[in-house]
Amino acid sequence: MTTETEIKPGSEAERTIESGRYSPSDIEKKWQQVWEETGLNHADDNDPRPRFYNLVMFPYPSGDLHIGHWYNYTGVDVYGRFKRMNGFNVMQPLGFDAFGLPAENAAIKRGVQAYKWTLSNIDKMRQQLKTMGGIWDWQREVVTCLPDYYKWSEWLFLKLYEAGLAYRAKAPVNWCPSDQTVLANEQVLVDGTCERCGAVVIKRELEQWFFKITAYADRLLEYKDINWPEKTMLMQKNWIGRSEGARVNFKVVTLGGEEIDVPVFTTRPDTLFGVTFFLLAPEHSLVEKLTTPAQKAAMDAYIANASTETEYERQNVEKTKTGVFTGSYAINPINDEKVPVWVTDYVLMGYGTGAVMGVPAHDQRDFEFARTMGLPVRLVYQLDDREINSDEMTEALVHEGHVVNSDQFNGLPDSQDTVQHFIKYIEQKGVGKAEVNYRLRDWLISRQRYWGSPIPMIYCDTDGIVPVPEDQLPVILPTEVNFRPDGLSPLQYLPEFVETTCPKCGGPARRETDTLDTFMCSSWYFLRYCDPTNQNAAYDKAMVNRWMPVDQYTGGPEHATLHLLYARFFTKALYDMGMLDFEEPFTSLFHQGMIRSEGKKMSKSRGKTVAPDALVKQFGADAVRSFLMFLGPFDQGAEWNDKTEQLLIGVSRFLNRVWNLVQDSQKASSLVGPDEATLKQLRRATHKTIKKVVDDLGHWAFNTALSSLMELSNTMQELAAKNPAIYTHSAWRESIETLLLLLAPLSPHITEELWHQIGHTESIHNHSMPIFDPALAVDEVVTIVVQINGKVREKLELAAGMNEDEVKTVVLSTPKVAAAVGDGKPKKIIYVPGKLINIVL
RNA sequence: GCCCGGGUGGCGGAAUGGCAGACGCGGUGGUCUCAAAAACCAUUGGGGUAACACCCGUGUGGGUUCGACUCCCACCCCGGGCACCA
Repeated sequence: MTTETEIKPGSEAERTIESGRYSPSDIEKKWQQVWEETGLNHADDNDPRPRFYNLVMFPYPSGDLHIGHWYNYTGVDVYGRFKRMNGFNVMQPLGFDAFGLPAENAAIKRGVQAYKWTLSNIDKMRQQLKTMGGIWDWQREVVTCLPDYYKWSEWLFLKLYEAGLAYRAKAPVNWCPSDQTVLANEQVLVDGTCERCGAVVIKRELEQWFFKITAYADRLLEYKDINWPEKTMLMQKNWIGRSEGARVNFKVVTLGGEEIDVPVFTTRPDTLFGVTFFLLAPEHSLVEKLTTPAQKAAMDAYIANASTETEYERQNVEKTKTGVFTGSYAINPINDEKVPVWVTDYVLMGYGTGAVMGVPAHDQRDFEFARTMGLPVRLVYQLDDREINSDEMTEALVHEGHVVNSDQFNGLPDSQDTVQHFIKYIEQKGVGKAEVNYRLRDWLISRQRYWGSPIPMIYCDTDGIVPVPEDQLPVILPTEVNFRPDGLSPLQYLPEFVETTCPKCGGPARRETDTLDTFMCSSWYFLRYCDPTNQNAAYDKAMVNRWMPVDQYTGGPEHATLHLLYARFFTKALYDMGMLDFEEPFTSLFHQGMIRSEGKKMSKSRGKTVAPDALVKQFGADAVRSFLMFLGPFDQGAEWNDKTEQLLIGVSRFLNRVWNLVQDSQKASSLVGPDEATLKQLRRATHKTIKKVVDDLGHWAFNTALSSLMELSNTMQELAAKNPAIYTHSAWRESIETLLLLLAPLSPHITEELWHQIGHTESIHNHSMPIFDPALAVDEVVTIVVQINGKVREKLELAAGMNEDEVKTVVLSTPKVAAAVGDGKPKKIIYVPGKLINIVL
C-alpha cells in the first residue's frame, strides 16, 4: 500500500495515509448538512414517543455571539441530545428576543434602521449558532420583532385588556433619564439604577399602561407540581413580599375642622397600645391639611428636600431618621389616645396606605425615630424572665415576651393567636379589619421607545380609550423612521402612524405611541414555538397541549423576578381566560452558571467578550463544546482568562485519541485473542463508565461525564497496547460503541462520523444509550485500606468475596499490623466491607 | 444587616463520613526527529530520605466520630440576591 519503507506501523504518518486524520472542519460541515437534509432535528408533532420540551431562554440579537452563549446553548443541547437518546421526542427550539433598546441606540448612533440592524444580527447569529451543531429546531424559530409574531403580542394585550388585567393609570413611576423611558420595578436595580444603562432612575408621576400582576400575587406564591430551585422560588417570594396584618383607622381633624379616618396597615396590631406617634409619607395628601401655620415653613422645606432625593438615597438604611411635626394629632382607636402626627421620609407612599402607626418600643425604625425626636417609648410587651425599662432600651424589643399595658390583653404571649385576638377586637369595634399587603407592584408595560411592539390602543376625544379591533391587527410598526436629535421616540412625530380614525365613532383619533415592554413579548414565546406558523391565532390550544408545559427550562438566575415571574403571571392569566389548560409554564427549571470576564457576566453591553469562531475553526465545534462542558459544573459557570483557553488543548487531544482508537480498531489482526482477564477488565471499565456517564448526563454533571470517558479511553488504549489482538474481539467493539454513544451528546459530529466508519448506517443520535449491566461491572479484586488508629498504613489487594473474619485474619497477619499491635489486643476493629479496615489500639 | 452559594496543588476542578487531589492543563525527564512541532512513555501537593520510613496538608479556631474536604458550633474572606415594606 505504501511505496516507502520509512512509514512505521502505528505511527501518525501511517494513520494519515491509511484512514485519514481527524479533520473537524470537514466532518462537522458534512454532518451538519446531512442532519439538516434529513430533518434529524425537527420535532414532529405526531411522533408517538413521549415528548420532551427542552427550552432555553432565547437570546437578544446583539450581533455578537460570544463564548458565554455557546456555554449556555451547549449545555442545553447536551441535555436535549441525552434525552433524545433516552427515547424522547425532543423539541428544542430557538428564536430571538428582537425588540429592545440596543437596536434603537444603534439606529440613533449609526443612522441604520433598527429593523435592518436587528435582522442582520439575527442572520449572523443564526449562522454562528449553526456551527455548534445543536439540535435546534429551526423550523420553529420565532422572531419577536416580525409582524407575524407581534401581531399576536398585540392580540394578547387586547385579551388581557378585555379581562380587566391591562389598564391605564397615573402613578409615580420609575423614569430613566438616560434611556428616556419608564421602567418596571423589576428593571430597577437594588442601587436604584437602570438595569440597562446604569443611570440613576428617578420617580415621575405619569399616566402609563399596567398589567394587574398584583391580582395574582397569592397564586404566584404557589408552585404546584413543579420542580424549581428553592433559591428562585425564595427570590420570587421575597419580591412578592406578602404580609399579613390589619388595616386600622386612626382619626384626625384637619385644620379646616373636618374629621377624617386615616387608615394604616400594620402587621403588629397587637402593639396598638404602644402607639406614641403617627407618621405620614411626605407625599401623603393629608400633610397639607394637617400642617399648622407654625410648622408650615419647616414642613415645606422638608418635603422639598425629600422630593429631590433619589429613591435610593431616601431608602438608605444607614441614614439617621428625619421628620417634621405637623402640629396636629391623631386618635388611636384602641384607647382614644391623642398622638402627634409627624411626616417622615422613611414612610413610603407606595406601600400600604402611606401612613404608619409609630410603636417605638417594638419596631426598630420607630425606635430610632423616637430617640432622635425625643418622643416617648411605651412598652406593651415585657420579657418573661426579667423586667426591662423603656428608658434604658438601646433597641426595639421585637417578638419576645408577653403583653403588658394593654387592658384585657395583658399576659398574652407573643404569638399569631394574640395578633388574631387584637384583629377580632378592632373588627368588633368597627375601627379596622384583617388585611394582606404585598410588596409587588403592578407591572408597568408601556415604554416611551420606538423599537417595540405597538400597543393596539386608540385615543378618541369622544370615546376615550378604544382598543384596535382584532381584524385590524397587527398595528404595524413603521420600519423606516427618522430619529430626532433628542433621541425621543420618532413614533409620536410620525403623522401617518399617529393619525387614525376612532373604531367606535369614525372620527379623527390618535394611536398610542408608547410600545410594549420587551418582557411582554418574551412572556409567551414558548407557546408560539408549539405552533410557530399559525396565521389565525397566537397558537392552537391543541398544539400547545401536545408540548406544554415545558419539561425543562434553562436560563440565568437573573430572571427570577423578571421574565420567570412575568411568564408565570401570563400563563395563569391565559389559564383563567380558558386559553390554556395549565397554570405553570415551566415544570422543571435549571440555572446554568455564567461565563465571567473579570468577574462580571460576559455580555456585549458590559464590555469584553470572546468570540468562539476562531476556536471553532482551529479545534472544531466538538472540541469547543466539550471543553466548555469540561470547565466545571454547569451551574457554576467559569471565569474566562488567558489560561482558560489552554484547557481546550486537552479536550482536543482526547477527541484525537478517540479518533485514533477507532482507526486502530479497524485494523485486521491475525494475532490470537486476548486472555479472559483482559476482556473482563475491559468490560468492567466499560460498564462502570456507562453507569457513571448516564448518571452524570442526567444531572447536568457534564464535566465528570467527560472525565469518565477520558478514563475509559485511557484504559482501552492501555489494554490495546498490551494486546493488539483485542481489536477483533466483540467486547472491544462494545467498548468502542459505548464510548461513541456516551460521547455523542457532547461531541455530536466526531461520534456520528466514527459511528458510520465502524459500519452503521443510521445516525448515532437516533440510537439509544447503552444499557448498564451490573454483573459485568463487579470488581473481582478490591483494595482494602488498612488503617491503624485512623491513619492509613497499608493497602491490600484482596479477593472481592472474602468475609469479614477472613479479611481480619489476613490484615492482622501482615508485618506492619502485627508490629503495631504487638503483644496487646486491639481495642476495636472497624470493618467497612470491600473498602477499609481500621484497627484501634 | 438578612438570605442563598462558595473557599481543595502552579491552574480548571474530583471526592458528601472511609486511600484527598480523579480527569485535564501546565512543569520536569525521556522516546521518535538533522531539527522542531505533533504524538507517545515516565514523573509531578509540601517537608523529609540515598531510597524507604515518617511528618504536614482541603479559609481560621473549636467540637462530634475508630475515622471529617464532607457533619455540628463560632469566625474570616469571595460571589450572588434582598434590604426603612410598617
